[in-house]
Amino acid sequence: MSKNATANVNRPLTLRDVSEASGVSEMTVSRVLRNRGDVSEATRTRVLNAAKTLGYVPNKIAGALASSRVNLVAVIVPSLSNLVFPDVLTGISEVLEDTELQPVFGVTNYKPEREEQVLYEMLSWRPSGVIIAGLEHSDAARNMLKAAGIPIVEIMDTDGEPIDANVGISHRRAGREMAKAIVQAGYRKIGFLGTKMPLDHRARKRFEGFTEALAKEGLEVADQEFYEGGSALLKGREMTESILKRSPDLDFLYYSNDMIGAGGLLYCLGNGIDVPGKVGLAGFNGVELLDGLPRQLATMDACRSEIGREAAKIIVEHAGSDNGGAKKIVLTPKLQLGDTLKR
Amino acid sequence: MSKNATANVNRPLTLRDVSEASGVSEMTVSRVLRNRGDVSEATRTRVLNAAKTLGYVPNKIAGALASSRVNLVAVIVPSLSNLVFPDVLTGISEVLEDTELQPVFGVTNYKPEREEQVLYEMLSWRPSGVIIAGLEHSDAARNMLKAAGIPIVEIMDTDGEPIDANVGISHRRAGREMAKAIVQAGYRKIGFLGTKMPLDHRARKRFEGFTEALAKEGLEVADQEFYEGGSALLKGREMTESILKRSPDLDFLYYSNDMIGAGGLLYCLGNGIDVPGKVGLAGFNGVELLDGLPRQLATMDACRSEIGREAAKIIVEHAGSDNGGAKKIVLTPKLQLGDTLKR
DNA sequence: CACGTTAGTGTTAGCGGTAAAGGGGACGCT
DNA sequence: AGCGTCCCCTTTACCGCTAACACTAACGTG
Repeated sequence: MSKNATANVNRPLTLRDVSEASGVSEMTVSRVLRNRGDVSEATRTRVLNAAKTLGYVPNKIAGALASSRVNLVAVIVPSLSNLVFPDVLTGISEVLEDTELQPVFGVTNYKPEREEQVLYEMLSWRPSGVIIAGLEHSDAARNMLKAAGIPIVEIMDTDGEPIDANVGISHRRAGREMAKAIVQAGYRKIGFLGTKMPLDHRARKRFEGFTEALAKEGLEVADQEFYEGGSALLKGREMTESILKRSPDLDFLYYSNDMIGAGGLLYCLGNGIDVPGKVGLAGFNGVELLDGLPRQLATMDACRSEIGREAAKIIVEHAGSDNGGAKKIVLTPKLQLGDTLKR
Repeated sequence: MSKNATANVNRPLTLRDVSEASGVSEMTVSRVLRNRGDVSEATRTRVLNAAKTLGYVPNKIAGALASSRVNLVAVIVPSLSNLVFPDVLTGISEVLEDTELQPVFGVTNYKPEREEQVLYEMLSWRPSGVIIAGLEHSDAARNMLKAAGIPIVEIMDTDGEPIDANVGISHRRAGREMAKAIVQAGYRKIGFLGTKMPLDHRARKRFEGFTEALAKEGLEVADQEFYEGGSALLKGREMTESILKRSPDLDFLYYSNDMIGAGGLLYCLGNGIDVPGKVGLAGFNGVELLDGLPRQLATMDACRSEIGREAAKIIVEHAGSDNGGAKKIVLTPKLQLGDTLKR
């Protein structure tokens, strides 16, 4: 077994190896690699060359332990298949890309116990901040977040008491506004189609806001239909068919997301149902996908990437501090009437 | 300022705090929290109680440094908006959920230099394994991966030389098979619609396989159209319109992904074009979304979640080892003729 | 010329855990 | 009694890096 510096493949490289290869102390190598403190140009290039030829990759674990600085931001969302969250994550990445912070994503599948677990796991890496979807968390999760001593930003939803900072929209209000627009357009027999998931608090709040605003007009939801799992587009079709068969006198269908709304739209168009004359339709989210449909579905933009960007900005501003300054940013979703709501 | 154990909010908790609170050594606390070694039931509960009341969260940074064991798996994909990757990530999560390993996701936006950067960042946390999309990487990236001394699984694509393990499908073959099916169905004037992105190597390989198989039949692609950015569904519509206006004699359109294919399908149906009689259509990926369309688009399943699952399994099997055993798993995409390809 | 000052580098002492080895008491066996 | 064996627990020595300080040479300054 040769003792040649490059030959010993098994032992991972450390600062010491670079230090020996370049003839300076480990400390100097550390300084060069972090661009911190004064190092002469000559030493700097020598060290960098040595590091490069050896293929040295710094060990952030040791670095983080020594400096108690971790450049990670924990980002916790319920799902990736929802179309909504990838946009949020993209917004976050965009902002963090220009900083030394790095997002780390975790997925909870809408399960509180899974959220707790993922959160625990992430906090045990002592990140510089947490961005987490929703305001509803288990007691244990809330306590962990409070005790973490880092900026916490709860996103998506602003209807509730945040732990620290908060960026999102009011889903109650979104539901109310959609209801108002629908009633104002003259629709009266209104059906609701949504997800069965009792843990999707935002969908629930939209529904609550929706029924509340209808109630003010002396109306109530005439029929409803829920689904779970599977292709949302297909479910949208199926639910639309079954609700219209059951309640043929409905004149409006409000979908809890654009995907099932799109399915409903395709169903109606395919079956010669006059939209928005006989039946009006609306969804929620403003997903890009809708642009390609034969007719533009009425919807409400959920400000997804803006939420991501604003949340990330808060983390960046407060990194190193023990909280996010309790900043609250309430964005206003824009109603897009599209072609499926009479004007 | 009280010296009360729970009062000092600022100093983060350590094993020492738990040890003092429960009257045993730090080592014993560590053993209890990791479920390792013999600890009496009495001590165990005492320690767990202390930890719980204090709200202690272990510091994995210190733990990882001391044990040189890190339960993270780096997962690097080009994009999250592609619909394909969330499925892969879900497959990975599914398998890792039952283990002590934890996935960490990174996104490269199809940029090699970004990939290099993300990889460097991730490797500096000394993960137990890497799952990375594609076989094409910069030299620096390849070297880092080779030198990392951990299992590496390159996923999605099997047309090339993997660094270590490899799970995916042959996109060349997928392209060829689709071409054969199209020609066999009697189509002769074939158009191709795809992404402009020169760095999407898998789309490129499908195209190459496709033209190659056509060539064997004495055919070539009669016209083509490329896009970039924006809503894929809408782009599919637009491209379809423009290619059919330019080359009205085309009798088949092959789309490089289902989303633009779906746009094309909607365009044809909306404009009374007989599908698959006058024009046949096919996409690629087998996305769930297609189930809800008025007609089932011909496509080829890319085995997305299975790829994720198999890759994760390899990591699990080889965690702790210095490589992934160079295992190669080539999955076979299933052709689904749907309703848009004559039989 | 003695004394700052500064730039560049080295030394020391941890960061918060864990591996490995080291007790010590209770128990059983001869 | 003397001894080995468990079982439980503690002690010690790091893991690879960085903060903080110490040092040195070279230079300016009054």
